[in-house]
Amino acid sequence: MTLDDLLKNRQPLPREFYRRPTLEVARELLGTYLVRRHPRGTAAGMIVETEAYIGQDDPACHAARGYTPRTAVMFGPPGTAYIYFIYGMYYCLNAVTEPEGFPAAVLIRAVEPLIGTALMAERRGGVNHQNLTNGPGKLCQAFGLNKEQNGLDLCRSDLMIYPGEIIAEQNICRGPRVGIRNGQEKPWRFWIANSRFVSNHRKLPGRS
DNA sequence: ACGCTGATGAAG
DNA sequence: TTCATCAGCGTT
Repeated sequence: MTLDDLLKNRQPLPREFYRRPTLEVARELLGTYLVRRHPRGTAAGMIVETEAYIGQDDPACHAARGYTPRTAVMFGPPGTAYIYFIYGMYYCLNAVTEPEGFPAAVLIRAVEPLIGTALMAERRGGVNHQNLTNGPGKLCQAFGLNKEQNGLDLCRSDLMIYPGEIIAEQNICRGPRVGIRNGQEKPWRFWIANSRFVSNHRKLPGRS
């Protein structure tokens, strides 16, 4: 399987795709292809898990407390990559959504590795195929993403998302977001049923 | 269950 | 300037 076979001459998802309600974008990103072109090789995978973070009324959204240097890109144009550093060690990749000025994004939580898996494994320290990209920190490591890619245009850059598989509604699961303290009641996490590459998640510390 | 790790932003 | 917090991961 080559990248050309995968993409079938399709164009990247256009900016209008992202300039919509975030829950719709999070749902419809399932099955699409994340592609990173890099001198060392191309990496690509199918998105199998996402989460929505929506505006200043969402307590789990980084932009809940307004415009700061970190959250600036969330206020910018839709279709922009928002990549942030977390827990002192990892990066997470988001796609900015909604019209410019409204801070929201979709967190890409997991992909199914398809192209460039040897390079992914090298970047990940030789872990099993199963564990290459089944988590937001893991997939950034596998794709070689860090703060230098923050702000890239997902519609026209070396990091883009392409139309892919159409996932039937019956094969989409929905539930609470992972790893947050506030906003747990909102079922804003989406994933593909039966995918072996959805992230492992655990309960929050400090509760029984 | 716990330690690693450092940016972030709020408080003072 | 200090401090608690954190959209995660690997090991125990």
